[in-house]
Amino acid sequence: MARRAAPVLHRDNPDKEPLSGHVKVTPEDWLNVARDLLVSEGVAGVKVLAIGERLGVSRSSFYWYFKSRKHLLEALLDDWEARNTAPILDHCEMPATNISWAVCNFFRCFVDPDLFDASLDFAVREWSRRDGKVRNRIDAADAQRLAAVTAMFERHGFSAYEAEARARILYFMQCGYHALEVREPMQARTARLEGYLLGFTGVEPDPEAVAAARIFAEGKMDP
Amino acid sequence: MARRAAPVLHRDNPDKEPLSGHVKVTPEDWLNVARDLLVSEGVAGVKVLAIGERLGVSRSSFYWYFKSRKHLLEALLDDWEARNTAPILDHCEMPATNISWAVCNFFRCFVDPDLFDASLDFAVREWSRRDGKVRNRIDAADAQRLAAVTAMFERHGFSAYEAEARARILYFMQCGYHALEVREPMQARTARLEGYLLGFTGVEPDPEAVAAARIFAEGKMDP
DNA sequence: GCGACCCTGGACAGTCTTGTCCAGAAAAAT
DNA sequence: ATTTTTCTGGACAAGACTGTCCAGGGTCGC
Repeated sequence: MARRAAPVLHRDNPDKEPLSGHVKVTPEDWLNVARDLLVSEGVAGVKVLAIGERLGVSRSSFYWYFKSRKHLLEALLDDWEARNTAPILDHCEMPATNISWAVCNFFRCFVDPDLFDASLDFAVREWSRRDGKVRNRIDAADAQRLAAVTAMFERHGFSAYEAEARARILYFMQCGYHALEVREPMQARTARLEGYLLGFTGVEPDPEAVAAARIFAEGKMDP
Repeated sequence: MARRAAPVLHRDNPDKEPLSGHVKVTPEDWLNVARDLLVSEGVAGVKVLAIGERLGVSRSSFYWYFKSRKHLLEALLDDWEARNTAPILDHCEMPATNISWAVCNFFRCFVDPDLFDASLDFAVREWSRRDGKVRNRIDAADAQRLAAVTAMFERHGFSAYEAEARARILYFMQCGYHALEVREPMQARTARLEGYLLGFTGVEPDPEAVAAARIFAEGKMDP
């Protein structure tokens, strides 16, 4: 199935009344609602009837577009894979004057929801705990992302061993933090990013980068 | 409901054949199997029929001990609360000659499965994502544990602000790491603990503590 | 031995889910 | 305007799960 650049095209049909008696839904509509449900209720919440109700159509419409619920779940997985890994790889490869800035670039992915959909990522991660195939895809994604972070540290002069150790901590710590869905006050988030820089860049952090980190942490995205 | 010290008393009845035609099960049996299922399959997997099958008895036995499935889930929550918070508090309060050792003590909880059942903790955490009441209890537990870690840093001379920042990173990082269920090689785990010590104790780590950390990380528990 | 209480098995109703089938409406092609 | 293609609604079957009910078997105190 051809993978587009994931245009989020929720039905722009706010009035519940069908346009002309016949409601048209596309496979993307089913997929979008399915994704919402995956995030908010887990894979068990992705039910054909529930999606249909939210779209305002009957279940049989679903079976016109998808062979079965299983096929929908596979499409959902493809969709996730296309969305969430590329931004991390991109940001790890961005030019940075020193390791402090590089860590800031990495961190940026996790602050800006447009770059990385953390809710989606952890909905899939949760799903993977009950499904071996999903688990394999998560593992592959983690390996790919981790390799990018490791390469980032290596480009800034760390040995292969140290780069991997630091990459593991940085990446999994960030993911884990998101996974917990901690309600974190802004001040705490700033302190946390400073902690990353102090603890894991391995050198005295660049003061300018620390200043930028504060700005990132506060959600302002273009310093 | 009186809370015992949670003696794990799985039915020691390996042969499936009932002892004398009449199988005896206790409420603890139902609870133990329910806990197993919560961990391995999530709250959706905690089904009366499934537990009964594993115990080798019919569902109606369940309704003798528990008013409903809902009541079982509440008992499960009480059980988790009694099990998993105390060890962390205890280990944070253990005497330590310096902050490096204190961090090691904390870390020890997460390495020894008898001290802290990480699988259970994150099964409950996952459950909390779909249930506001559970979420409140998780939040309360996190706050309690975090306060203990913060106090630990404060006892070793950190200011209130710094102690809290470091405690947040240390505790949530460790929890988050577990939450991801990363398959981590032993070498990586050792490197990670060293990273904690280097990054978050805030002082040049005690070499003896680092050595002890390696031992902890390798699962040997009594240096 | 005997009665009282503890506990179990199986049947039943009710709800929710997936997946199939088919008549027929709406839109597109001719 | 008519035919063809595309899509939808509702009915149906089958399976999983919860909760209720009740007859009756086991076990323990006396």
